[in-house]
Amino acid sequence: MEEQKIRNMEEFSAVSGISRPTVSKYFNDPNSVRPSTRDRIEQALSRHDFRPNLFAINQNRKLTKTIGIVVPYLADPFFAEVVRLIERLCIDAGYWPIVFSAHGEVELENKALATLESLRPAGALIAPLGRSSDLGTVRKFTEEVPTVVFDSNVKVGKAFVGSNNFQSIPMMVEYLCRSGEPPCFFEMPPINPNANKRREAYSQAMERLGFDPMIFKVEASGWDFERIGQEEGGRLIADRAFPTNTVLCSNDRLAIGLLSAAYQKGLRVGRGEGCALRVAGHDDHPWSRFSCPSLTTVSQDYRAIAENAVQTLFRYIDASEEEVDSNERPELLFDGKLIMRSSA
Amino acid sequence: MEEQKIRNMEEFSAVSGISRPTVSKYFNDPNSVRPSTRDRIEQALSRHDFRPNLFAINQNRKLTKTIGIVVPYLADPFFAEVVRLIERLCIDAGYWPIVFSAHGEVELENKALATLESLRPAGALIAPLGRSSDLGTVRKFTEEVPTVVFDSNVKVGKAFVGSNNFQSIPMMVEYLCRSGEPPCFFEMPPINPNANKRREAYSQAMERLGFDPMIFKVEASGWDFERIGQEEGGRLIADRAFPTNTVLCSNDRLAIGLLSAAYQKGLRVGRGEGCALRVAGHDDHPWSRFSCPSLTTVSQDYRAIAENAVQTLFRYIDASEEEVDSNERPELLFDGKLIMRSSA
DNA sequence: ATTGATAATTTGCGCGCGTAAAAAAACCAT
DNA sequence: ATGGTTTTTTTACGCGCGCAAATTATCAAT
Repeated sequence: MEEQKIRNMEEFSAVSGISRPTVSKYFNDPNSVRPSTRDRIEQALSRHDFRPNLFAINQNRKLTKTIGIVVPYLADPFFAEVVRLIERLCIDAGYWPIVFSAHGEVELENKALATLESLRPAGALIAPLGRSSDLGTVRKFTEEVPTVVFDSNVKVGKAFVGSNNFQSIPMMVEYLCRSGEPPCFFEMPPINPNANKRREAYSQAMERLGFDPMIFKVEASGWDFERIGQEEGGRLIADRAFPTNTVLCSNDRLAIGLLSAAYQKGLRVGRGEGCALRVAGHDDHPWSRFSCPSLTTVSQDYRAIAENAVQTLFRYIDASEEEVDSNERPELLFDGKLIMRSSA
Repeated sequence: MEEQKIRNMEEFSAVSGISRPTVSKYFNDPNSVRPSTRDRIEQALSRHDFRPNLFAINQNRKLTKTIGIVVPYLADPFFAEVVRLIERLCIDAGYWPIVFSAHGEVELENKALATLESLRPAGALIAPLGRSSDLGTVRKFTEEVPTVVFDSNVKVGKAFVGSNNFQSIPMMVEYLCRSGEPPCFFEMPPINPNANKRREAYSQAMERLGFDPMIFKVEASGWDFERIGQEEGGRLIADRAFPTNTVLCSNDRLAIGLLSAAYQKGLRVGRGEGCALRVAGHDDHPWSRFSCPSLTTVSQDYRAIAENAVQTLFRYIDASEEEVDSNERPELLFDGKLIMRSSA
């Protein structure tokens, strides 16, 4: 480092002795210039340390390298983890991922989409809030920017990537039925399409096995599922409302709350003798293996979802000029795996 | 909505009948134009729905409205929550927060800082990785953009906002000592300055109370603290390594792992009779109230940290033109509260 | 040395907006 | 109507870069 600051590419091209357009080319792809000039640029770079202004880059590029990621609630470990994977994949592909969280609120989701749209991104990966989403706004967004929807299958965008609830839930129901009493289903008001599908899948699976579905839907709202699971689950336990000793929860966070409630009530959870309750979840959240007892659940294939969402989006971005066979909207569903732990 | 798309402010000013500079003024502050013209603009807006290009805005503004937020690991519930609060505060103040996670890796932290710098943000709120941070890079960043450091007190930037480990840890140690056996301290290799301070604070507090510090540092690395707590804590339990029945963990995530290990080993945790172990944490992570047993811990004042970090930054941004009394670097430390739950 | 292909340079325009200065218009109070 | 003030319009430039076309330099292979 020496001398004064480099303010723009013009000044940098001066000190490096390479013309500005060539420097520009280098920053877009270092391998697109001859090795000798690349060396000269990188030498100058090591002495002066300059980076092109991202705003100027993205304003002028025909197709931006920005990828928008919108999730309903980033503090949810599922989304935190998926976003982590998606970000990494985008970066490795030379894109610039930029994350928005709706924090569970429609207005913020709309605002995020608006902000994102004004960035003219190459594409977007969005997990809509779901039921509370402003569908018109979301649809209009997807008409402007190539979008792959994940997790919450709101019927917009080019494609959907998510997990196959109609495979995972029956798998769990069958396991629970053959290893003990048939499960009740514990849920809160459906916050997105997944919740609805899981309830449906549960009912179908139960009926197929000759049992009556037993659904316990508690009233609640918000994204603090653990609290809901604990408070409402605790109430159901106190009321001895569950007709069997087995509870399948709509998702892991609810299940973790229920485990907490059971523990506080002195109910032993697990599948061994002396256990009063079996609890199962769905998603295999990062914390589920550390609950007490560790949670038997169905894993969503985080990596598969992230990779396929990103790859699908890239395919649409690359193909956007040529074919536009946009009438079909593929849905990629990934099977879950039964994660046998101690709670059921 | 009608007619064709509005592509830029020029076209919008045409359909609204207001000159472009005035429209520009409106978007910077709707109240800076006469109510009548504001009405005309907003009418046109309701018919045509146009938003200025964010890249162009930020390229031209003297001082950007961008605020960079950099955290070491967004999937950590502590950071997820603090970021949520910070984002909201920035938005409400008319700024545009943009979040980066280092995902626990130095290269990504450096990259995030570089990317952020090329956005020429008005300011930044960063929680450095800590020990593994590339200090030179971080310092150089803070010399270019007004930065408030939070959580991890790396000695750079305009100010630091965090929690007062030398208040919170002694408070917990004293509580544990007067309510039962003196605590051992369970930690992993210090990932940031907090970890060091907590160990020190523990030692001092123990000595002050006339006990010998008993520190158990396990070898591990990475950000999956729960796993570390479970595996290494389980080993310590199996080896009967803890000389007392009380363990103070360096943070909640480690504690949750230890709780999990204790549960699996059949050790009853809590302060009642029949309990073989007491476990306490630090931070009051969002999930700590749902562990089994619920975790006794020290709360970090999330809201105070977020609010003060943001306010401090805004103060520096506003004052950056006038005074530059930059020689002092205030450290705002917030006291923790003892959160009495069931584990200790 | 000559050729042909590849890469680099020069030149110049454009992106969409902020912003400044000067002129014109609209408003307000007398 | 008058003058003074505030707001808007006009005009024009600049930000930092992408990108394209034409020209020139470089390099490997004959």
